[in-house]
Amino acid sequence: MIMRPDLDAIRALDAVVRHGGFAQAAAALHRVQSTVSYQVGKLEAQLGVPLLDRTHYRVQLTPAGEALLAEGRRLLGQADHMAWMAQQFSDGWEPRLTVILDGILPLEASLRALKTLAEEKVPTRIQLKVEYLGGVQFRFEKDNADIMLVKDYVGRSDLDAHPLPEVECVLCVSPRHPLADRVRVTLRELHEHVELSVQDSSDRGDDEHMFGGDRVFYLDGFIAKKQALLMDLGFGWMPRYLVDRELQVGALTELRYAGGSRYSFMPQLVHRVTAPLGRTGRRLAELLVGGSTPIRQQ
Amino acid sequence: MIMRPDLDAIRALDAVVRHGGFAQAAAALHRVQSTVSYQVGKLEAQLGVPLLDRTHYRVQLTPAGEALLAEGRRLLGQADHMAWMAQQFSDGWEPRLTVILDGILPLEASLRALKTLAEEKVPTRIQLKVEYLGGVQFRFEKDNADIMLVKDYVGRSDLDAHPLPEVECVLCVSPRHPLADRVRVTLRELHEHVELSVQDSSDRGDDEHMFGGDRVFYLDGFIAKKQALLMDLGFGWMPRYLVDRELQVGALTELRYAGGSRYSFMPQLVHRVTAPLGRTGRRLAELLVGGSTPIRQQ
DNA sequence: CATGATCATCGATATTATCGATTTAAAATG
DNA sequence: CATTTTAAATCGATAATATCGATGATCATG
Repeated sequence: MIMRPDLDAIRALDAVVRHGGFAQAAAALHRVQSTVSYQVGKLEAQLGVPLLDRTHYRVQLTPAGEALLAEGRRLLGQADHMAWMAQQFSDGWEPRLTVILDGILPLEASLRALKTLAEEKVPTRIQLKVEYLGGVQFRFEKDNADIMLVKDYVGRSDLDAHPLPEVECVLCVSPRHPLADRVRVTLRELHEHVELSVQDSSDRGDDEHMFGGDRVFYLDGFIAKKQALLMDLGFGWMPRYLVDRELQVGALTELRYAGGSRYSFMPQLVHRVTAPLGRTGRRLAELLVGGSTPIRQQ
Repeated sequence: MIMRPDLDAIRALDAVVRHGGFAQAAAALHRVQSTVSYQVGKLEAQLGVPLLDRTHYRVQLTPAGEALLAEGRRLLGQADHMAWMAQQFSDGWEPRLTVILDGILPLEASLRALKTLAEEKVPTRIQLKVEYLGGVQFRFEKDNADIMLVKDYVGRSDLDAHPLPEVECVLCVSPRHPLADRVRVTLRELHEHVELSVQDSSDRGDDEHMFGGDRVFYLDGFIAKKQALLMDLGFGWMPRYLVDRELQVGALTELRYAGGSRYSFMPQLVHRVTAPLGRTGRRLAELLVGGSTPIRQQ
């Protein structure tokens, strides 16, 4: 008996109520009056409820009609939104964008860019995944992701890279640690202590900056690693932006390693040349890289 | 170019994806395969975007198709909800219900009943308005409300009333007030002090329980009146359920008035005989009155 | 390579939407 | 109160479109 309503019929009812009459509605819809009458009648048949009160000269909504028209307008809005999405997609805005982020990079910068995209109402469903070391590229391949933000870029001809703001790393240790007071620490000395490291999320290979001692604790992220450092479990590299405050207030100190206790790297935004970025991807790259280097269009 | 999508076409796409093929979808929709093909093609034309990838043997959703189908399924759900609402309305559930509540009655009981209705997923949009004294009946008439919960029921042939749980009123005063220590307070004595009263929200006439002194402060509700009593602005009647705690801990005391410091009334649930209640109204009455007296059906 | 399955296309037909004219009924008018 | 005006339903004819059944192209499978 009751069946799904027809969008055109809802549109007719909406026009009748909005323009105050069948004739006016017909004019607005570029139809004749009898067509609108037919459409509204059809809607009433579909819903099995009288929507308009015809006992008076000019029709008016029944209570049920009022409630159902409100629902119907929501429906029309949703349908329009669907059409808008389709329009966006054919305008080059991609439906999905998967971004793999190396956990050593500042999350805040990425989140700020994503927030900007949300404010710009891009229709893209964006997925952000955080991985570590080799796990980044591994996940990039496995998920066939669109963009990866990596620490070390393994050059390949089918990938295109753009430099991101430099990140500096500091070899840190708790001030209570025996190594904290030593100057010109040798590699041999380091090997006598526990090294803290973030584990490769793909479980394949280690960081080139590791020291190769016997005792290494692997943590599952830099937040955990920082906690371990603060608890004086050992020494280890940290990105400077994560430990700036701790170094200032003396909760952590820089380990004076003879081989250097600082190094910097240029993170890269990498995407495939073969599957060029859509507008959302390019916009994201623009926000992260800064307008300097243009991102290849399709 | 891009136009509003057709619900039937969305349904076709949904069936194709859900059943994994045009032939299976056709069977599920009781159509032939070519019809489903036509419908999906129509949807793609309406949205201006390829939804299915036909390069492989079995079709699969394009990324845009995936996003748009998700949106489309939401649309179908919304349309079904609209049909469900219509079904409810023709089953006798009214689209709207307006209830006027006398502010002297315990709000909590009404809210609990409304919560139960919400849990029972009635499709009715319920409006609850609180008024005082004559304002209740005034608003009942003016808004053409369905139900009023009143303190004093003015008997009329076109109204039907059902008793609600009794409410007791207590003549209260702050223990710091001069009248607090007096026993067998006379009307003359009362007149020497400020009486606190809730103002009639229709600005027409006073409460029959007022004492008629010269100095009366009118508050805009029993919460305000209670505050005024606690601040020792004067004396006045309060429903007992609102001051039980204060009387117990001694923040307020019962004024020992010679004419009696307590009275009770039976609130009534009143509705029109001419416009009988719908199922939501009857259910609400049932929840408030308790199954004892059956509420007249249409 | 033959066979079966999937899906697009196409002509014929059934269904539905629209139009234009007419009818009915309710204000508005004099 | 009769007449005119306006609003909306009804109806037959026609245009638009959805569906069917048949066919053909493409791909997978043994």
